Amino acid sequence: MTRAESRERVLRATVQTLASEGYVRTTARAIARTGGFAPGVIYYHFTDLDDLFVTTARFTSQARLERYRAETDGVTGAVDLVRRLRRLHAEDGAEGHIAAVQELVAAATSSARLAQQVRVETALWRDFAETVLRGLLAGTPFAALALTRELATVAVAAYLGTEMLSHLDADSTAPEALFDAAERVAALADSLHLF
Amino acid sequence: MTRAESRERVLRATVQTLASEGYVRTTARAIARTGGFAPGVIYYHFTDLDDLFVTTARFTSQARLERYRAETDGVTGAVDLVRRLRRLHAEDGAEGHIAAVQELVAAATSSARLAQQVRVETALWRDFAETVLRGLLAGTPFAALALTRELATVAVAAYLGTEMLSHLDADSTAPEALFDAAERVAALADSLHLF
Amino acid sequence: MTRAESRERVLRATVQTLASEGYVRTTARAIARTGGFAPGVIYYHFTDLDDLFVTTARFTSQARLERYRAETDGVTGAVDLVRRLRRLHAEDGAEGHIAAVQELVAAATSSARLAQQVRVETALWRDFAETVLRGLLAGTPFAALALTRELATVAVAAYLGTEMLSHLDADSTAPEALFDAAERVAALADSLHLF
Amino acid sequence: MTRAESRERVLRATVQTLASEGYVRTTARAIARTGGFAPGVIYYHFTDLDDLFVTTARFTSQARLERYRAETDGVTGAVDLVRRLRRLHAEDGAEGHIAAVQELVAAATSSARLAQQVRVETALWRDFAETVLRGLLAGTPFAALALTRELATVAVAAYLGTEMLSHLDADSTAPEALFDAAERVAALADSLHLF
DNA sequence: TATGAATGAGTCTTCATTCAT
DNA sequence: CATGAATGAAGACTCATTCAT
Repeated sequence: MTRAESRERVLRATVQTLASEGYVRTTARAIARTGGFAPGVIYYHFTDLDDLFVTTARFTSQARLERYRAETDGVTGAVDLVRRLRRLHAEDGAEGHIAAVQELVAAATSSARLAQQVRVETALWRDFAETVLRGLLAGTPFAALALTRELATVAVAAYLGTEMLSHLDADSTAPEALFDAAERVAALADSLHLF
Repeated sequence: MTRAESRERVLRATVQTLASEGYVRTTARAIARTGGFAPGVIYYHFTDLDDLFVTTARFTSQARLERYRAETDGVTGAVDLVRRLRRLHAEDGAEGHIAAVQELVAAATSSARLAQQVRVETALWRDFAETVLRGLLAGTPFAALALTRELATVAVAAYLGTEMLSHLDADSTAPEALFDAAERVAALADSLHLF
Repeated sequence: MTRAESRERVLRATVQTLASEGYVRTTARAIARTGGFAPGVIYYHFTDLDDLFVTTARFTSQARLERYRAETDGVTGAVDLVRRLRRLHAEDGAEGHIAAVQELVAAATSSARLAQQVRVETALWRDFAETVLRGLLAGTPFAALALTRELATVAVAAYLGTEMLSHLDADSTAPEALFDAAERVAALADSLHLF
Repeated sequence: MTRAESRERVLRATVQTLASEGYVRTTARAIARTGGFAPGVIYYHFTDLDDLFVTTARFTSQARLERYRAETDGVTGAVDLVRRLRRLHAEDGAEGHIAAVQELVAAATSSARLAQQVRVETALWRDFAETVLRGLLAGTPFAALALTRELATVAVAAYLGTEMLSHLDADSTAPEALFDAAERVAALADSLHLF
């Protein structure tokens, strides 16, 4: 197995373990168990767990961000946007992406380097959210309020917060209900030509 | 020192340590150091750390919830609400309440008992948010949309998510900017007699 | 067991392990096995192994230095000195003092803090050796050569080097032979009234 | 690269690493890094690290011994000897020979095979020292004391001990001062026709 | 001959928890 | 009620060594 392949195998196992076990239980051994390799492999490719988490944050965040950008390209309205986000969210859930990211954000409290990386990634997501919102609000009275930046910040926070809370319930139907509600609001907005 | 006093001293030290150190570094020794007592004291009042965290979640959540209920009683409008919340949020920050709660919510991934308690507390906060929102929306066209429950859920998630993200930046001016923006939106809503 | 007693127990076990196993094999577990306590005890009393080794260096070096000072007080001549040193050396051997010190000096290559402490201790021993030599040479033609400092340096080096080499032979008769030879030289010097 | 060349490349890298890093940090990877080859190469030429160290001890010791023999051939007096030794010592320092040897001697505590090899080498050096001393003392009253063997033993011990101690001070001027002092003593001895 | 990915044993260290006082 | 010494389990990490290429 080539170096790059092996590295990515470790990263994937880390994302999976973060999502299923939570940060505290994502030990070197747990990651190795998930990925089916010896714990030593981690240290062959990364200097320490901190390094691994930092790299994982960048890896998973940027891969998803690209996908989100591609999928939200050419959105035609609010309902369309909500539907695309619902699909993306389902993808995230299957692979544990947001769950992993949320764990890393929470974990940033205990590692300065991780905090720095998370800051960088968070800024990128806020910028992405801002771009999407700006496109949606363009030409409506809301554009004049100049709140896109704050709305984007809250949107990212709410996305992560929802993930955090929905993990508490084994049957995480919460996001589904929220998407349903969002779709109803979006339908209303579209029909009123608000956006 | 009476038994109840001593117990509460431990709980206070736990909240403080969670807020300043984060869950991972909130060890028995760290709590004892914060509170100025021997680690053994913890085990005199609580069966184990898990028990302590569960009790802390209930203790701090309910104390704050009472305060939030008292302070939002008799709200007259959107701007009034935002101003009261800003004050409450400042109190939280000073004593580390939301920071501690957010750490416990994040930590719930690794403890079933803690998760159960956090579920209970979260439900209470969502109910509180729902009540406040219902009062605000009563008699407006929004009431018909029947979205208060979902709005309340997102509000709680956003509150925790914002706390989580604002911890990344040493200078956490983020919440301030958000309250400013919220006040502007609230002023608009009030002037339009939307609510 | 009181704190001070327990600390000293660990220090004694460390000296013994260094002497019998050598620095490389003086692991936390090995020390604990020697002393009959759990490895955790070490970390209860010392911040890490480096701290333990630094403290051991000071502890054992200074205890012996006091003993050497006391025993060489009032030396009457070269033969007398050699005989007292032979006794002291026998004591050292029984408790492993020089062996331990020699291991720590050798180990100083891998720890800056230990190196610093060893420098301090070595200087004290060189000063001690210088004092003894000065007393012995006072009033003889050798005093004029002003070489006591260099002689003292070489004496300390030879003492440690001999220990290092004598450890190679299970039956370390070497030091005995050297003391015998030294005594013959001393007798000659005394009889010639050289000193 | 021929087999013998490759082998010697590993040996040279080992000497260099021992001298600059100390025994504890002379790991397979460190040696490979120093020599610019893959760690696996070591195991192609040597059965294990112990084998490598044993071979290194013989390799470096004997190479130097030959050089010492050649350079001290035809010594004319004490001052002459000291000057030649000073030159040889400078050579040692440049290539790290005694430093490496001293590390191996110290490390012999933890390996029976290495101890055996070091015993052999030490005996050769003692014999060499004895020969030199015998030549110097021949025809003087000291010859009658029959102490050359013990003097040789102490000389070797002092040589290694000095190396060990001089490593403690970054600016190792100590050996220089000692050679200066030795030269003064030698000059006196030569002038008195002692030797 | 050489490489470099992988492994597993062993090391240091932390920490929840117990218990004698 | 409280203390603080002690323990043992578990985690991070290092490194000699192997092996497929």
